[in-house]
Amino acid sequence: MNLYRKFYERDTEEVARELLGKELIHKLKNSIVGGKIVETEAYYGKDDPASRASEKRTKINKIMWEEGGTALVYMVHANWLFNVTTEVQDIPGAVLIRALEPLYGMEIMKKNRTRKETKHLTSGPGKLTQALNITKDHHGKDLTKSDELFIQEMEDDKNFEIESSHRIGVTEDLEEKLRFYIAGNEFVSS
DNA sequence: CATATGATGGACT
DNA sequence: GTCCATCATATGG
Repeated sequence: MNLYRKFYERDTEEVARELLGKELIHKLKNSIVGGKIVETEAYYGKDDPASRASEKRTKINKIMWEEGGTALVYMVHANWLFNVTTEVQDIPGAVLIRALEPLYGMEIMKKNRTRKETKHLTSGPGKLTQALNITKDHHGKDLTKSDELFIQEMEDDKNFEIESSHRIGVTEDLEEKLRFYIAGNEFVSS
């Protein structure tokens, strides 16, 4: 069951924390790939210099101002990065999915990736899009309605500690720690 | 059209 | 740990 619109239409940090432990699923023609979200980062709007919504709207980032629950996919350093928009209409925000614990379609993910070791399949923002075959084709998709690409609750555990740190790779970060990850999980990126 | 610039990954020491 | 290839965008001429 996809997460509801209201799940995404909240404070971006809260959504980033609560996305941990959910599963991201991509259905392909005859199979399913996906895994458990173990690392996220929150990005706000104009008061967040690291955010793509801190300046003007562009073709790509404009959906950050629209309703929450939409896929935002863009290219950085020759990698597609997958985000979900947050907050209600007119308030910009998005959560970057930085790492997954691979669960479904291991063989397919290995085919998609340059590095085949399980540990490196989905342990980074550009790695997981490669493994799940997420590209700009998915940009703008409504994750609350799609039956092809979506995020859902997991059966099992909420038994994990959340740790936080500063965001990775940004040139100008805020005081607040806006990167969240599951403590001790081996697929959290370094 | 030309160029600069990354929410990075991978190979290597 | 270090180094650098990568390519879709954005932006300016």
